[in-house]
Amino acid sequence: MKAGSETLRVQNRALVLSTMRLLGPVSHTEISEWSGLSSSTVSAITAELEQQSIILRQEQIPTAGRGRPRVSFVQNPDCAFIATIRIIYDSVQYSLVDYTGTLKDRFEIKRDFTDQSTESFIAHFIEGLERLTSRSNLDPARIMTISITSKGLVSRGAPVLLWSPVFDDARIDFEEILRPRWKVRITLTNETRFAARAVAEKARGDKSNRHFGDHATLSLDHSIGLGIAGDDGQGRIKSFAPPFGHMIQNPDGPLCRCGSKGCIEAYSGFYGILRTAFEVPANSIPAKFIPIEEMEKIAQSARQGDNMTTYAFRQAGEVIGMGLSRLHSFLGTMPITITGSGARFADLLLPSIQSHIKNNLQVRFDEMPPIEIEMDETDLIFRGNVQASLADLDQNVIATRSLRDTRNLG
Amino acid sequence: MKAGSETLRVQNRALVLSTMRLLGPVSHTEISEWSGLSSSTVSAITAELEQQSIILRQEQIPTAGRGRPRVSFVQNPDCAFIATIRIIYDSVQYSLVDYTGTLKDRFEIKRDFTDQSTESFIAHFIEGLERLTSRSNLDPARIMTISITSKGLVSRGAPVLLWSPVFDDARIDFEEILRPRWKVRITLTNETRFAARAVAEKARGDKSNRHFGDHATLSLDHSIGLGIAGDDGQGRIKSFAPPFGHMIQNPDGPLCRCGSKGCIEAYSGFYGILRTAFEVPANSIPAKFIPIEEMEKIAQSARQGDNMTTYAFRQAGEVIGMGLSRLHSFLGTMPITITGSGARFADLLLPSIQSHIKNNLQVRFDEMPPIEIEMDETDLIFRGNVQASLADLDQNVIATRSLRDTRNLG
DNA sequence: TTTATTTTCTCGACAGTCAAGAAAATAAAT
DNA sequence: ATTTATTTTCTTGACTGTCGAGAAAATAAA
Repeated sequence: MKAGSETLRVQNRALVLSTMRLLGPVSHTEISEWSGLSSSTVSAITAELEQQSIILRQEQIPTAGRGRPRVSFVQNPDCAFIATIRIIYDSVQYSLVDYTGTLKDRFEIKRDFTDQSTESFIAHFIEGLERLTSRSNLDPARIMTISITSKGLVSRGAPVLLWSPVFDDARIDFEEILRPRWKVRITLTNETRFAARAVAEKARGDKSNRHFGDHATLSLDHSIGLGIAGDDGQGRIKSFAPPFGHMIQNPDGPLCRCGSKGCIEAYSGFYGILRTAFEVPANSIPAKFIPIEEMEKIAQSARQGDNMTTYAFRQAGEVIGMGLSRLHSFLGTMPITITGSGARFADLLLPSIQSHIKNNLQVRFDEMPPIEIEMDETDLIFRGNVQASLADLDQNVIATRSLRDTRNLG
Repeated sequence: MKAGSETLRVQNRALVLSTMRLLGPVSHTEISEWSGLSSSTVSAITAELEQQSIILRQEQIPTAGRGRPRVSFVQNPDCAFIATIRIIYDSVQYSLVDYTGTLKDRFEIKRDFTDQSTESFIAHFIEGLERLTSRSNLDPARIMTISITSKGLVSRGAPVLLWSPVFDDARIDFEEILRPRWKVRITLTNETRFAARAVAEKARGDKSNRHFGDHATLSLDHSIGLGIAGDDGQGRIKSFAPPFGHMIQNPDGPLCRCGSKGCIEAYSGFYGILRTAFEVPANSIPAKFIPIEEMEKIAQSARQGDNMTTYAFRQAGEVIGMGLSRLHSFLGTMPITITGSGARFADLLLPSIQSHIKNNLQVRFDEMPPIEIEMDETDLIFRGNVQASLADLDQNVIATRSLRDTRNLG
């Protein structure tokens, strides 16, 4: 709010850092051109960042033309590390990433289904995190962010999992669990939010789109997720993930895993589609897990023109379509990307999805938003997580670091 | 994005101006305390603002205690004027407001129903605006903003009315209409958005709430409007108005004025309620206008226990409740204020509205948001408009004005 | 070896904020 | 009536950070 010279310094440092993230190895001149900062300011900032071992200078192969060759700057990989953890239904994936965004290590621990208690999960979780540093022989103090993703409803502000399809009713406070051992930033984020972020980052595309609108990313799976991401008007990317799958389509509808009736998920999640296809009563307890092969079989049958399975997919698409139509009403028309393991059934869902979007008043005055399919959800989530965590680190930790701070450290 | 000393200056000037808006007549010291700027900075800025005739100094009655008495600053009323115009179904209201926010003049021109063409409306509109300055003997050049409000769907970025219940299908571009004569800022805003802004501004309440969450304001009338406003994290208030009334509740539902079927408005707008109460077929053409007395009669009958009218109001409430439940899913739990001429029927609507909100997954993890009634919608809209227009003027015109600019002017 | 070209770095000017203390204006005390 | 205490406003010099201009560096072409 109030602006002083400190604000100025931090903001321009952050600008240089974000330029480097965007353009990759980048010279003095390129930073100046892209950011609009004068050459002298860039000099001052890069010199300081270099002295703080945040960036490294690379003499570059004198590629083309005459004149003094450019020297390019890159992030110092050892400057910081982040741990990204993805909690899935049957396993937890741990990844270690350095400051350049390079994956250094990754492993996956299968969930122990013989002991489904939350305590057991927590113990395994702490152990897994420990293993991530010990395997790489890395001082735990060098990890600056632990970024956890999960499906489900996440608290705002604090890393607390309020409700997830994985742990039924258990509320998990990761701050509480990890704080004793880890004095770092701990974040918990809905995984589809990160997928959306990665999609938006890609939409920035040719690296010259300073402003681009919101993008929605829909994850189809056993449950339904939605993430929305776009530029925040200041060069950063903002994102969020509403509990789309549990918006109520019809209060008298089929039973959902969350306990409510008629959620979007209860129609359009795998278990919802299966229930309709097999004409199981709508108030029967939802299946915990459905192998993708089972869904493929139903899809096969629908593609061959079977009535009931076709109806199941059409209904799923209609409910999603109405949900997306409401999204467009609330937040404006925006492109949609469909991902998740259910994306392979897009051919069966799209017609009914599109027809509902097309009817929307807002859409009628804009134009029909494009719908794209992105099969590799895992990759989207990981990339989104890394991008978001590094951007956060750059803006809120590295950029604010003063020269005096580093002197005192050394 | 890039920050220089100019950015610094503008931002701190804007901070001083917004502090004055918030606290009213305010002394040097108070500005410094509230804004966090040092005394010397405040001196420099107020001196400049004073020299530019943007603010005036008022010697104050030595009220309490000893010590040098405070001198307080106020906005110079003559510094700028804004015209606010509200387009209603049967009339247009013109108001002239000075830089302090004081209403200087107001009149209303009834709509000519014998000639319903858009051309006729435009001609009357230009004439009315002309009259606003001539009546006050004010040089038109001193008006800096023309802020128009209407119901309906408004274009983002440009002052274009895309669709409104008032002009059926006519698209009106106010920029195009007014630009030849008026070289000023022209804005067109959904009126409920301004109502929401006024509600949020009030929520800032005791003037020390730097951060306050979003607030939703629901306008019940012949049509249904929704506005959302909250702080943007930087001391400013952001707001928007989704086309809530035309979100589709049920694609096979009753006919709406917008041409679609099953919009929220088609159930819960006055004509929707009336249609249900009188068991008129759901696909009959909606009434253009319903006198409030007619609605009072139906409400009376419902309050006395009549079946069909009770059902009409309950259904209206349920559809609104489901819509608000979706709002809470998309944008988080937030307090709701109900206004508009239909607010007087809140007793009949609230039970079913609340029951749907209560069921929402998001709400279950937060807490039931308070619902308040605010009868005077006209006042909300006017205040919201003035606050928004003046804030915009302060931030984007006055704060950016340099000393050199004013010298060149004089 | 010189010249042209491109990039990086350096220096002085400039704008804006801030801390500290001077100046101003009043009430209370003597 | 004069002095003292108190509070507020204004002024001055130091500091931080950005910018423009031009110097210095490093290379290809002449």
